[in-house]
Amino acid sequence: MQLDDIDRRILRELQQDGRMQNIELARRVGLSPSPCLRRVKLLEDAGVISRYVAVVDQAKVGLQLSMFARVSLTAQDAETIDQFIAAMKRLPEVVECYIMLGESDALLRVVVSDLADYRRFQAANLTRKNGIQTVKTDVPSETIKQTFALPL
Amino acid sequence: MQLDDIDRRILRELQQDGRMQNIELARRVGLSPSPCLRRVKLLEDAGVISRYVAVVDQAKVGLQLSMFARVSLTAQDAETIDQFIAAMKRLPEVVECYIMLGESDALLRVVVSDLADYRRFQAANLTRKNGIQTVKTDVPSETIKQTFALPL
DNA sequence: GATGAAAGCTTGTCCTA
DNA sequence: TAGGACAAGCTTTCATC
Repeated sequence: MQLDDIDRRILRELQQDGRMQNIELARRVGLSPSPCLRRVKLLEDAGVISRYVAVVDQAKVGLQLSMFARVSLTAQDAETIDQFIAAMKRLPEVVECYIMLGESDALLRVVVSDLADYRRFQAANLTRKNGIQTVKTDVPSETIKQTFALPL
Repeated sequence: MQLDDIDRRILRELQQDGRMQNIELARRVGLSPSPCLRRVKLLEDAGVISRYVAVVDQAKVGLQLSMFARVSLTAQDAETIDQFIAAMKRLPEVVECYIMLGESDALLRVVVSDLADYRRFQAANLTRKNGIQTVKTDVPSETIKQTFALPL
């Protein structure tokens, strides 16, 4: 799908406020409501806009900590990796998971309420049965920025 | 703010679909529309729901790569750190930024279209003038999971 | 927390450039 | 091919119980 300038403006606006009314959005991008809505629907149908979500404040629901886990797997064969991937997808505490080139095999961001909670999570889930050999955990002291808004 | 069970159910639903109609949301959590909307407004006003956003598919807008940059600063004094923080907030390519305990001083996730784009970004922005001494970059080969939905 | 009514938005159809 | 105007059917939202 080829995006033009108006499409990009629509995406920028909806990345800032996903509940913006179509009337307001149309005004901001300089269209009348009907063609504006038509473009939004096209962007949704093409999967450019994959979904709309509410962003919940981590601290306000008692989940103070994000932890980064650098994972080494027990092996690099397809079976081990697939087993690991399936396990990570299943765990709601794992909010980001990447298979990495280089030193570690994977990188996780894990959301927990405190250090005790993380220890419990690690002992229960970051284990051999999920294909994991070792875990090195990096601890952030402060979150400066956290967004899904892409630079368009 | 104290959350009860219905509040948590509301948050779970809206984390999945931030544009769910209030009528549908009310049905799912077992309330009639008015008290449901009242709860949503309270959650918004308290900042538990901080915002609503459209999630854009990185690949579909030509931003194929996320890169992780482990940053060491030139110094750890408040001035250097503040200068660094201000710079990271300003850069739209930096979608996540954490100040770290341990080996590196900060961890970034940077969204770019390709390796050449990243090299350009690094040369222009991850520099001494932003308080940065060295950068070690980790490259993901695959994104398994990426969500802001917290485990509630 | 539920009900009911007013106001406003979404969204489809048709028309025009 | 793409935007604009209009109308029907919703939802939201507020006052009241």
